[in-house]
Amino acid sequence: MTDSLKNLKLIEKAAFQDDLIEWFAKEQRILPWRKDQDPYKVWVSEIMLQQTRVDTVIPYFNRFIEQFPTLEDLADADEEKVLKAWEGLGYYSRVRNLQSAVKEVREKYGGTVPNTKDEISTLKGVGPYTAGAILSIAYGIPEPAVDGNVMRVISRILSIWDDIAKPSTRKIFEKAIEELISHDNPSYFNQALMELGALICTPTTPSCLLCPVRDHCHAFHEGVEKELPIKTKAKKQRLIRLAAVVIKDSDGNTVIHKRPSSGLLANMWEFPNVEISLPFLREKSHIQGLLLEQLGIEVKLGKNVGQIEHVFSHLKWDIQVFEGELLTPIREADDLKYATLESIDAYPFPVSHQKIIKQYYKYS
DNA sequence: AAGGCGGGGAT
DNA sequence: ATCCCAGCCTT
Repeated sequence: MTDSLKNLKLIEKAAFQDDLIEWFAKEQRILPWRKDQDPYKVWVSEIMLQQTRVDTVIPYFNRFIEQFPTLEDLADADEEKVLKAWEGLGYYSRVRNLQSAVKEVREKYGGTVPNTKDEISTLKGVGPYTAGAILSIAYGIPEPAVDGNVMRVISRILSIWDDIAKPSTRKIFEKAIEELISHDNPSYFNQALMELGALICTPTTPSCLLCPVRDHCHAFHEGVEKELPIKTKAKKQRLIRLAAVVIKDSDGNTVIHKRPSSGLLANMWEFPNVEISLPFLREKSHIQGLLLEQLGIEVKLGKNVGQIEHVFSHLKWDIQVFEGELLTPIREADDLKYATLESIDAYPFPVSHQKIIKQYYKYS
């Protein structure tokens, strides 16, 4: 760890801070969450930005703040509406944790987002990065906010060759930032590092000739900027085979199912479906049996009307889609409802099942 | 420490 | 196809 930071004391700290912050002041993008420093809005933006690009987040952020302008509005909102506002963003536990945390802030802190590392870190979904981001951006407190951008930028500046895929490595970068961060403007300092990572110090082909801190960068001077950061690769997805059914009865209704409250796509809605554990067990009679056993739906499967492939970070779905006719009315419940292909719009659906809707409309 | 947890854009 | 993204939680 000490050896990883052997170049830290060689940095001209004041000049590095000035060059970085001056660049950010001039070149920063105009983004909706930069209009003010409302801790609630900073918080929402930071949660949305986890593992998600700026361009993807912008329209979601605008709609979300329009729908839930204050912390109290979000605390009071119906979870289904909140999930719907997040639909398509992914990692849905982010927003379920956010709403839970917002309720806690209202009850325990009188609606004021806490401004200490210890307190804010106890909130659901607020980890080391998000805690540092909110504290520095909303409250001007000099805390490190180490994300993927910062690890890439700092690994190059300081020529750090530790594997950034290892959880323990983050502490090395936090230590570096604690030493380097500007106490005059910690907000701009942290944002500048991330903005630099997004615009200049990019993963494969960094634009070093445009970089405001090139003169401070050890990797650039050693000509190794493209070799950093070191990151071991992820493993590939495992394949899950599913059969889904779009039920149509004589009244034009279909049937939708709400997923369990934990695990993958928690509390999201979907077309009834079952996993076909063995690839050869694709007979309609077998699938009908599984639908009855697992969901209590007695259905006669018709034509295979489509096939969906959907890739997650850790698995891949292959969904065979069938038309189906309901043999017995469903037992309506909190997790099983009738819907028309139009009223489905009101329910939060994962993208994989939105694809089914699209394909089905094209087919029919 | 390792794996679960979404989805889209860049290369 | 592969990587990466303003990561966190559970085990």
